[in-house]
Amino acid sequence: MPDDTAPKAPSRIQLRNRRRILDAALDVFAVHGYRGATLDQIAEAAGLSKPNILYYFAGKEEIHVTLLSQLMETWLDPLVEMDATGDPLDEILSYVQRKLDMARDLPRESRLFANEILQGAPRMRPHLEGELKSLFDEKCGVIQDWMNAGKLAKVDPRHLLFSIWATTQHYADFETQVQVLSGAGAFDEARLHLDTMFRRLLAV
Amino acid sequence: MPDDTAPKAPSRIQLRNRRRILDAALDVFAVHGYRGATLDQIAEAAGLSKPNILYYFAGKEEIHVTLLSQLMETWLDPLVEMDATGDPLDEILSYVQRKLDMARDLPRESRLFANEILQGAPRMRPHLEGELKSLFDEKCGVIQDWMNAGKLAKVDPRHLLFSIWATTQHYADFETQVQVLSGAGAFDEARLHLDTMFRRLLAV
DNA sequence: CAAACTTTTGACCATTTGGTCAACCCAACG
DNA sequence: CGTTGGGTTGACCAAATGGTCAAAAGTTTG
Repeated sequence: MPDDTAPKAPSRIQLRNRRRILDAALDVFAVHGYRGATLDQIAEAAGLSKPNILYYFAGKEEIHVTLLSQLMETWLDPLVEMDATGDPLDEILSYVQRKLDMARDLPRESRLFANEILQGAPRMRPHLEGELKSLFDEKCGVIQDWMNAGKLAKVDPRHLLFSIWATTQHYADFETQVQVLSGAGAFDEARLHLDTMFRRLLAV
Repeated sequence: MPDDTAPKAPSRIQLRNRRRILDAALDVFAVHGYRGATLDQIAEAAGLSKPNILYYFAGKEEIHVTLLSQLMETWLDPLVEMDATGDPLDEILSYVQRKLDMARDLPRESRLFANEILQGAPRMRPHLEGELKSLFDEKCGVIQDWMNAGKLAKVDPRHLLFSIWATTQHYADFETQVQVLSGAGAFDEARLHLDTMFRRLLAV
């Protein structure tokens, strides 16, 4: 006899359609932001009727919130992986590469995040002040320890992380501009450039 | 007898109200993007009625386009000032400082620009491909020459500029996040950090 | 001051938007 | 094969939105 207190497991159709909707919504929200996106656009992109969308999600806001929650995990993951017991310079430089990979492979997620922050994080602020802040403080401590131990050149760890986020996410969020100015292949060039930059900044 | 072919000079009221409208619109577009902004919000923020807004501008799009055109000049200005005959490292580092000043003093403009690029630059692409691209190519040439002359360490000039834009504009576009993680005073810390970073990257 | 203008607005309009609902479809199962 | 329950939708609604217009309110000027 299966669990009878929890809501029954979602069917295959539920799973497929919820995924479709979230995927379509990611496309739309990433480009137009929350207010600029419409349920009709999402429905069209998902290949479902608008009432059908509302059958799976209670409303526009719930779709957005669901996307943001899922995003938070993905977003923090590369930083979580940074290992206090590893080689400091390696750890930082491979963190940079992981972030750049994310910008290349998940540009929509990057833009969704950028939109939310640009708007003042109306729906994400609790996540920022909670999970992100504590992870941030923890890793800043690790980096500071590395610097105090003479394993890395000294800089402000907080602004080091800001610089890593800024430079990597730039290739997703400002892809249009990068494309216009620099054509394709920017990601491979960025890989080298960012490695050089943070190596020169941090090498002892 | 003054010029009678040109449209007559705008009155004092014209000037004042157009400025009010553009200022209000900048507030709204910077936060919500083009689609997410409404004429009612703009009218309210400007302290004018909606029909009155439409008396000064033909429509929502014209307000947006006007803002973007004005922005382009401001935006390019710090880079224009970079002087091929000056001291290379000084020129780059003071360019970084000017960009950071802009992020601090004109955050709304930075966010307006970010929104436009995030959306794929639907209204600004010609400006990017024209004015920005040619200025970008010119200055990349200057920087490359400096490097060839051994005045700066070698890096890809294009990605150097991307990194400068990314790191400075980050403090305007992601201000909410920076605030949450790092409190006030981030700009002064950023000043030092970015100077250190680009100095270590470029010093010979 | 009165004519001639610029500026402002209340009322209105068509379309879009987020959301509802009753009816309908359809596969699974007794 | 008929019932049952999850899944789907056309028709609809109220509010919001971009925009219009004629008339009113100010302002300038002969």
